[in-house]
Amino acid sequence: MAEKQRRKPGETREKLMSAALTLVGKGRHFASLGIREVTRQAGVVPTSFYRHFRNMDDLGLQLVDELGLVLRRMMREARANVLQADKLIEESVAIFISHAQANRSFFLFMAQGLAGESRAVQEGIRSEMRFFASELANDLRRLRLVDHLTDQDLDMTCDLVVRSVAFSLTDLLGVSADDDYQIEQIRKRTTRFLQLIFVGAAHWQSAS
Amino acid sequence: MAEKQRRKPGETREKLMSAALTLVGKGRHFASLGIREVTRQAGVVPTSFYRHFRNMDDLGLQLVDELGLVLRRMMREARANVLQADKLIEESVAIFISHAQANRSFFLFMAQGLAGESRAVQEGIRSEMRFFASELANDLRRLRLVDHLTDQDLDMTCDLVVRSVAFSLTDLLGVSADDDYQIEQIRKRTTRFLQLIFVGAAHWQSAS
DNA sequence: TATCCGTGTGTACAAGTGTTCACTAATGTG
DNA sequence: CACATTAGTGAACACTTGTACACACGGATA
Repeated sequence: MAEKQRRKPGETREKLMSAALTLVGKGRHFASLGIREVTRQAGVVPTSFYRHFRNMDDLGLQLVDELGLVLRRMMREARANVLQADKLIEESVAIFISHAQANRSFFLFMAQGLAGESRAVQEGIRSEMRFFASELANDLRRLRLVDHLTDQDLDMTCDLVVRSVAFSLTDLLGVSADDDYQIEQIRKRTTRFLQLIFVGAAHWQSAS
Repeated sequence: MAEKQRRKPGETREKLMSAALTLVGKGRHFASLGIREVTRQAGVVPTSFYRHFRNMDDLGLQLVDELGLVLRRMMREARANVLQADKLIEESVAIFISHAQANRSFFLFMAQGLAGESRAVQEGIRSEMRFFASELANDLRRLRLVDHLTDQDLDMTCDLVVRSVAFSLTDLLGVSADDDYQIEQIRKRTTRFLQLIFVGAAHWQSAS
């Protein structure tokens, strides 16, 4: 029988979270996962689950927190690598897509959670997106590319940008990870979406 | 005991479909619904389910078909009511929101299905959205409001419009149905999104 | 009128579910 | 070293689940 082996603190917790992500990555929907299923995938006895989470919603919430870290890493990389303003959109989209590929399950979870079952998870993801949009607005303000926009209009623009990219996520996660042609199409389309939005922003007069 | 009562043909089928929608409307995620749960809600014995559907995915697919009808009705109403071009966006958004409210569960199902568990349902909804976007493009062409755009660029614009509206759906379905203030906020925001997009389209030069 | 078929019903069963409980080994704290 | 706490284990529970089967009724068809 499997003797109790003491693991590093928090190791089982991580195993449970990444087990859930693994199942999501295999095409399951988070809302349909059960405690036993997750613990089985994690190679842990069902009762262990309760040592770390109150229920599946709780696990979902903690996944949202980790998702926040992933997004922040992505932002940091984008800020470091996007140097020339004229390629800003192309490069940002490319970075986004490569991160989405590298953390497929995470982003899958995010896309599912937007219309998910748990109100709390939904609100968490939405809040991450708002944060992302506001950071984007700050960056754009700093670059002084959009000086003619009021703060409010800039916020709106960034909101729309983030939404469009998030929607592209569902395209991206729908195609298999090695279908380079399709991925390239999605990359191009997303880029053009953003260009269109920024053309709109450039000619926007806030006398709404 | 409940004697077998002969119903109108197809009645049980409809009861099952609307039972699933009801559960979705109550906050459940479609992917987490079970056969027994749906039949219970429909007031029907579990075995009856198999007379009409092979499994839950099958039911989902048939819901997508009905969703198509709902969308078409919405389009028809929009075409009939949007007369003056200058209020086109406002009125369309208003019609969309009122339909989304009137068919809350249906649209909830749609929002869930976009990142759902069944690839077939996912593809079905995506296809409905493509159809919607292409119809929108046709209408705009007919109105001759966007003559300077190539067909391809117009398609892209409409695609972005439909996506933005679909994303607003998740906002809308997140607030309670009688929170008029929030709904009004969403209506305004969605309207401005579309205005921004069309400003972009108006100044778009296709030398991409 | 006799027959068939679609559709509804009840029973049954094996497998899976969430959760509780008592037990135990390793760890950190005094 | 003694001890409380944490984090693992297995057994057990009361339910729920999907699905199969045999059966019954009513309308269409012959």
